[in-house]
Amino acid sequence: MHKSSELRQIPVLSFLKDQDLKALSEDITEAQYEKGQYIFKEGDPTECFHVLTKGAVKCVKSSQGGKEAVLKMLLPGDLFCCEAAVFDGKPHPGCAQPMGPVTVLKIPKQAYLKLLKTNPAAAVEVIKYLGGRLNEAQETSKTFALERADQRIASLLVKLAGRVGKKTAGGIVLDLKISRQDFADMTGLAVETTIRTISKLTRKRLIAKSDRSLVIRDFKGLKTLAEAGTQ
Amino acid sequence: MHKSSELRQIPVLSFLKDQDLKALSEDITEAQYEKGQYIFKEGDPTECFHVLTKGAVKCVKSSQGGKEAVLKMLLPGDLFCCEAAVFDGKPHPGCAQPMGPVTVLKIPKQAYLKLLKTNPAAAVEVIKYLGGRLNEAQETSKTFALERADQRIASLLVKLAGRVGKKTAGGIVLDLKISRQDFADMTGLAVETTIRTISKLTRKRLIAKSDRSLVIRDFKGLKTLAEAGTQ
DNA sequence: CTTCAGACATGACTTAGATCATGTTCTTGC
DNA sequence: GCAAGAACATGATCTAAGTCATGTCTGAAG
Repeated sequence: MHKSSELRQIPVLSFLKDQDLKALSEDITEAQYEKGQYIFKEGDPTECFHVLTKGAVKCVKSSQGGKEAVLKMLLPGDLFCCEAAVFDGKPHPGCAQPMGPVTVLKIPKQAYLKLLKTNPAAAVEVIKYLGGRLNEAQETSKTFALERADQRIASLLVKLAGRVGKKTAGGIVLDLKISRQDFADMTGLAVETTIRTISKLTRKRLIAKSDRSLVIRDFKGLKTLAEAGTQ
Repeated sequence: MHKSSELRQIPVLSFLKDQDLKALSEDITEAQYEKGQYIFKEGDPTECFHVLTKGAVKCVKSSQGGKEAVLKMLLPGDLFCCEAAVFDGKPHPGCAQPMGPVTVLKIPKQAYLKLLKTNPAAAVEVIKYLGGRLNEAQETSKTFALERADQRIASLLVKLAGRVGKKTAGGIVLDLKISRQDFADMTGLAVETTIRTISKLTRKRLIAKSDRSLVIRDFKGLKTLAEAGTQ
């Protein structure tokens, strides 16, 4: 159902041998979701690996108070639900919510695991991927533990710029529709604080709003703020 | 220099074939460190994997302000410095500091990587380990993003109880010498807040100090506090 | 035993950010 | 074009936790 050549583009599948990829493609199904739905919820059994091909997805954990923490925002090419859970048979530790219309590939757990076991190079690739995710997660922890509101927002913007930013004459364009609430959940701040902080950064000419997207006008300044936290 | 039988006890080495373990043992060296030293610092090149066999080590990231965030406390059996860095040839993303006298095994990166490439079962084991670490890191992020001081301390105590707690008549004994400063760095709080919070928990009879170690007197109560955050 | 430094403790004050309250501005369907 | 509900915005409090200041306890070194 999927062309091998398409699957080949996906980072976590790119290292597979042709024959393996072809065999795997038989088992892969595609699914669409809309904002408001859940791809999976906290506590659901882990049946497959997901690869995001279109749109954006947030991995969320929530507390009793109804507050949410966005652990990670996933973009096309990202593998998700590949944590310990999948390998241990434990349920999902958080939920995955589309941030708009999304397309995901579902790879049955068993088929993928079998491939890893017969393909050490693939396994090493997954190790690298997980290592990267772990580093990111630790970086996030550090941010939450040590940084102030404006630094958190600045850090997030810098991170997003690196992932999806498109350089233009006017600055780095972040063509994402992330609500202020999502920004808040990603930084562990209240919405109001998030809004105020973004306004402040706009007033300082570090960022701007253009059309529907956000533009980073002074990347260096933003990065300095994120790192040093002066002023 | 090391008996295979000893190495066999170490989780991340336990899955290796006899012959591989024996070959690897030739390359493994043991090292001792004291409090105040660094096993490695942020930015150092990643030359080997480390396995902690005795003592406790903290993985730390610090900000310009001199503040530290303890990303993870390592206990005997833990593999550390196994993040993306090692596989990518990137430098260490944080430093490793002994919390007292410690013993670590140093496994040269190349030798271990070679084993992983020829031993898929081993690689899958590392994937599981990393997955577990990733889950922990995300749990930590959530805690930092959403929980109050007393909940953070309670969460940490619950986590430590699961890792090193020894059940006795008087409660669960945590036989660790962690300073209040370390507690603070692990929870992202100020030392004073940490001290006050621990005092409060003691006054509430949830925990107590016995001899030199900390005892959890009411594990259920502590867990409730950590999770629900009522009162 | 004494001294001295570091860890622990507690009070007083300050502040960043949460919370509450009240607009305003998009945006989507009719 | 208009109505209605989001999402965005901003001001006015309130409070948890940070900061500063000071003091006690502990434990290792002479």
